Amino acid sequence: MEGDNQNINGAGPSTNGLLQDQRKLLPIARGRDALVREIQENDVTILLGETGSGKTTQIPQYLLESGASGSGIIAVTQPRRVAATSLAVRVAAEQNDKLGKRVGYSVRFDERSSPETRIKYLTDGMIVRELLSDPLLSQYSVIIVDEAHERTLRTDLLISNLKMIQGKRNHRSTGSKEKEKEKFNPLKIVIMSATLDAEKFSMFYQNAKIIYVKGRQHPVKVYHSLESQTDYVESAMRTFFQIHTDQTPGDVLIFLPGQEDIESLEKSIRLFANQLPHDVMDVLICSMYAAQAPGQNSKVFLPSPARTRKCILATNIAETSITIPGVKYVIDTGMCKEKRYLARNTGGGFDTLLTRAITKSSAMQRAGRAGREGMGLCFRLYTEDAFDTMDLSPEPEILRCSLTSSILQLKCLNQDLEDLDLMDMPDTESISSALKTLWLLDAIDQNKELTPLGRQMALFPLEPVHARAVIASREQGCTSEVLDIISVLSASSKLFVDVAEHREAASEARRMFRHASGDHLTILNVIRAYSDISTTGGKAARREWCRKHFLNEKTLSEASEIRSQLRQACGRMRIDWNVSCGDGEGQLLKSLAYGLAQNSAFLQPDGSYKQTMGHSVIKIHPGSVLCDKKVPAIIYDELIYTNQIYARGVSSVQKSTFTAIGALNRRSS
DNA sequence: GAGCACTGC
Repeated sequence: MEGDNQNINGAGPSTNGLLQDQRKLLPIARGRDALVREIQENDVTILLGETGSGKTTQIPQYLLESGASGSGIIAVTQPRRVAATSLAVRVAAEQNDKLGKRVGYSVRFDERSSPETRIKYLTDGMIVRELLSDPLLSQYSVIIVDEAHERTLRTDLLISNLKMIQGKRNHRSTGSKEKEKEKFNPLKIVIMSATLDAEKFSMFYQNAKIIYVKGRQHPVKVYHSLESQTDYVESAMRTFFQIHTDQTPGDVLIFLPGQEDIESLEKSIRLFANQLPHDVMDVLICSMYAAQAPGQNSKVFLPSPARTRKCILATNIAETSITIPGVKYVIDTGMCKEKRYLARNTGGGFDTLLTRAITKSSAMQRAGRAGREGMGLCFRLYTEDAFDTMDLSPEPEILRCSLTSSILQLKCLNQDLEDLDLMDMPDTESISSALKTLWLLDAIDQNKELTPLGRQMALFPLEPVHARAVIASREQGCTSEVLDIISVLSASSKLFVDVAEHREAASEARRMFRHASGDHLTILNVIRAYSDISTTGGKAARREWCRKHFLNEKTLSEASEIRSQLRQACGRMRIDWNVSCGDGEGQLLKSLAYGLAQNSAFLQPDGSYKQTMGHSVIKIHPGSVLCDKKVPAIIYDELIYTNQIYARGVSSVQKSTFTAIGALNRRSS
C-alpha cells in the first residue's frame, strides 16, 4: 500500500547514505534474498504485503540490484498517477540517480524515462495502451502489478493479457527450450496485493505461490457498536464528543458516505462544540470530498493549533487517495457511496449512485488510518456481527462499469472480451449493451467487426461517445469547439466547484456563462472566457478569476492538457483541429448528437422526458442549466440514478437533428 | 431540486 504516499520527498544524492540505512530497516529487507529467489524461480509470484512493508519501492530495486531482471525493464503498475510519479521520485533517490535515468515513470501527460531506464512506474491505463502498439509487452522482463486487490477494470484486463503473453513468451515449444527462452525473452509476473483475496489471484495463475510480507503499522484498537445504529450521522456525533471529552489529544477522522452527510454532521458538531465547558479543548472541523473547492481542504494538512482537536469529516477520499497526518482516532460509519452501472439492452443503461455498507477490506483500511503515526483507536458504528456479514472486498470494477471503451480497445487487439481468460466475467447483458452502443456509434458493424471508424475512435484517449463527436466535428466544421467541450467533459473533476457557504453566490456568478441551449455551450462560454483571461492576465489573475466565478481551476488546466493531447491525436488522423464554426451552434450540437444519439430523450405531453432509445422516464438534473425548462428534445452526457433517474450535462436539440444524422433508424434493431 | 473515489495513444 505504498501507492498512497503523497508525502514522499525526493531526496538528493547527499542524503543517500541515510536513505540506504532506511532501506535496510524496512520490514521487507530481511527477506530480500529469499524474495528474489522466489521471483526468479517462478513465472508468477503473488506477494501479500501489509501497509508500510516497503514492497512497492524495494522489490523492483532488489530485482535490479541482483540482476534478476536481466536486460529488460521492470514495470511497476499503479492505479493512480500520483502514486506512480511519487514512487519513481523516491526510488530514483534511493538509487542515487536522477529521475528519468535508471528509474522513471510514465503516466498520462507526463513521462520521465530514457533508454537507460530499468525500473518504470506506470499507471495501469498506460500499460494497457502500450498493449495496442506492443501486444507482447516485449521490452519488459518483469511486470509488477501493484494494488491488484483494487481490481480496477484496467488491472483486470492487464492480468488477463499477462497470462496470455506469458504463455506466448515463456513456453514456445518448438526447438531447444533454452534457446527459445532467450529469443522470446521470458516474462516474470509479480502480483502485489494488500491482504485478503490472495487465493483468487493464485488460482487464476495455476496456483502461483503466495508470499507474505509483514508490514510496519502501529497497532489500532478497534471497537464495535454493541447494537446497530439507525442514524449514523447522529451516532458519529455522539462518538466524536465521547472521544473529545474522554481521550487524550489527537485528531479524529470520520468516514461518511457523501457530501450531504458531511455537511449535516458539520452543522451539528459545530452546534454542540459551542456549548462545551471552557476547560475542554477547542474543535476545528475540516471537511474533505472531491467536489470541494481546492484550497478549502488544505487546512486538513496544517498542524492543529494549541488546545485544539481537529475533526476531519471525509468521504472515501481519505481512505486511499489522501493520507492525513496526525490522526489518532477513526470513526467509521461503515457506509460509502458506490457507483454501479446498470446495463440495459435499450437506452444504453445508466449509473446508480447509492449508499451501501462498506466491505471488510475497506473497514480495515479505514481503521488503519488511525495507526499511521502511533497507536490508534477506531470506533466502528456497526456491530461485530455486521462486520462479519460484510463482503470481503469491493466487487471488481469489470462487473460494475460500462464496458464500451474496453471492448473497443480489445477489438483493436483482435480480442473479444467474452473469449478472454478473466478473473471475473461480466454478465452477457453488460457485454451486449456495450456492443450495441458501439454498433450505434458505427464503431463495429452488424457482425461485431471493428469498422475503420471504430479503429479511429480507439486512437483517442476518450470514451467512444466523445470520440465519435470529435470525428463528426470534422464534417460539421467545428472541431475546435468540440475539442474545447469534450476536453472538459472528460476531465476528472467537475468544472463548477461547490462551496457550501456560498451556494447562492456561486450560481449568481455562473449566470453569466449560461447558454440557452444547455450545458455544453455553457461550458464553451466558460472556456472562451477563461482563455480571454489567460491571454490578458497571468497565473494569479487566472486563479482569482476562477475563485470569483466558483470554477475549478484544476479542471480547466487538466482540460487544456487533454485538449492539446486531443489536438495531437487529430493531427495524426489528419483532422484539422483549428476549424471553427464561430457562433454556429447548430453544427456543434449536431456533432455532439452523433456521439450522444443513444443518450437522448423527447419531451412527453405530461412534461416529463422519455428516452428515445429506451423506456425510462428521466428528469433533468438540478445542476443543469436546462433544469425546469421544457424543450422538445435533449441529448445528455450521462444518466445517474440516485432517487430518480437524472440526466446530467444536457443540451436542447432539434428533433430533426436525429433524422438528419440517421440515428433513429437503428433504434428498433 | 442535488454531486463516492480513480483513470487514458
